[in-house]
Amino acid sequence: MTFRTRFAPSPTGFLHIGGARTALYCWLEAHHRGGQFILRIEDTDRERSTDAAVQAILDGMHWLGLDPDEGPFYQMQRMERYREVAQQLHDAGKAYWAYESKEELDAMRAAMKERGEKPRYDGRARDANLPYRDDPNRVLRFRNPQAGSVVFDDKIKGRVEWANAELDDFVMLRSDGFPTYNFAVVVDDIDMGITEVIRGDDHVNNTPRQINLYEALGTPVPTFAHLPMILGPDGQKLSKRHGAVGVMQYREDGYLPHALLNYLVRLGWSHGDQEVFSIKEMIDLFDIGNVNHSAARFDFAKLGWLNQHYLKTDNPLDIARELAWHLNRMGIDPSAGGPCPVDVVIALRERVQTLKAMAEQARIWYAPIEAWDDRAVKKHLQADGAADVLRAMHAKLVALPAWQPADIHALVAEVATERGIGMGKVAQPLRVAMTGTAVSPSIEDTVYLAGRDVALKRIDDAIARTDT
RNA sequence: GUCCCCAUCGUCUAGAGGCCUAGGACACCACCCUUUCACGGUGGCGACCGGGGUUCGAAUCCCCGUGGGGACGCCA
Repeated sequence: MTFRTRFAPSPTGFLHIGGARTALYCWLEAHHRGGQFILRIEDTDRERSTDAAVQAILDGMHWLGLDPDEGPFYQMQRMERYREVAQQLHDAGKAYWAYESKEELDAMRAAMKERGEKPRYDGRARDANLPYRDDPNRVLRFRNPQAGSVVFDDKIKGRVEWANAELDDFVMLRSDGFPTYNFAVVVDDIDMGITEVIRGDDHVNNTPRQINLYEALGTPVPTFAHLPMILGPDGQKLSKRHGAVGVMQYREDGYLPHALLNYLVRLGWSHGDQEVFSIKEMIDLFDIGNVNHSAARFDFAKLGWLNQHYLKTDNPLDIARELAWHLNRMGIDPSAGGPCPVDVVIALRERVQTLKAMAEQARIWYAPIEAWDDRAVKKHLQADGAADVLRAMHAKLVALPAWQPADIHALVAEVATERGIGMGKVAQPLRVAMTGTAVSPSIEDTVYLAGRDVALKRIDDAIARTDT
């Protein structure tokens, strides 16, 4: 039997960071073992599932490069099958009809809680053997074993034991005829040949119920691996305030998919002291058995560091394509004029952590100066000798035969030497002239990227702002 | 309340009884480099939750406590 994992999100929202990591680990484990990764959309909750959410999940996974080998499969298209298996279980005496109303169930649980017990269905219809009846409260319940316990060997947590007495007869088929999660998952995992279930920690307590179902069905039980949760930076459950926004938001915020994947793979898993992993290395080295037992906090600082690492080391051509996407979002079309994005990437990649920040800093070469930093103007433009320096640079730049950074740098050095002043006295006024601020890449790159015409014009504008 | 799980620097983690005076990375601090901001380099700060065992020896094994998380739906 080949090794098969699956990622099974419910389309009730976007693909958030926790889901993305689960998908990544499933994907990695499947490929590491030479098996298949299956995507299944669990859309049986018709109230909350939306087509937009399905699309958001698909988009997010594709952006991350976590494409499935099979699927996506949709549970709503498998209704026949669930009813068939439900019938089979009922006929075998392993499921029964129950008709308690919501109020009755609530009262039952409230009473149990009152007594200090765990609230659950008390099995009052278990032995009644009620026939099928078209009743608004009709549900099919699983006849869970009452004695003994369920033991499973979690690939991450190790041995977990659960007393059957803790479990109740859960609903398999709701009154609307649709299957519940615990039932549909098992039927699907069996039909899809899933050999290893990798999912979030919040599902551990569903596992014993599901194992009992496998046993009632007489099918082999897959292995399980429950991932610890991802917490917000404050140690609290991840919320929208932290990182529980959709992964596509990370794209908009300027993160590279590979950086996010690399960050996620290290959140709960490690391989010695290694911090940076190519996708291939992740596949080669990942082992679900090495995943940590405890929850981890999400840390934007480290994500930013990794993102910059890839900004610096990936092929600038690829980064430039991403930068263009961000520039476009800002209303700038780099193909309509201005410097070559590849040059911009090389000039900026060591000074920003995100593509978004890179695009914002690149704006100065694609659009007019929007705002002047008063402090920078006062300090560098309205300083003694600034006007003279700018005029000299203007004259030399006009006469420069080739427009290259190295030549521009030579001119700056020349002006400084001629006047017996430091490079900073030349570079800073020029920088403010080019950008309106005192911060930018090296002065030669800053001037070069502006292009000769724009550079000369900006020097003229700046001279007008000097004191003289 | 009941059940389940977890516990090493601020954060992510290495550590499978002696290799630990507990290693790495991010963050932070200092210095160096320097035309700004960064990048880079060097150094620094900084942790085994507490208490009992087991053992010649425990961050590593066991028990208790404490703290944190999860679950208890006709949601997944």
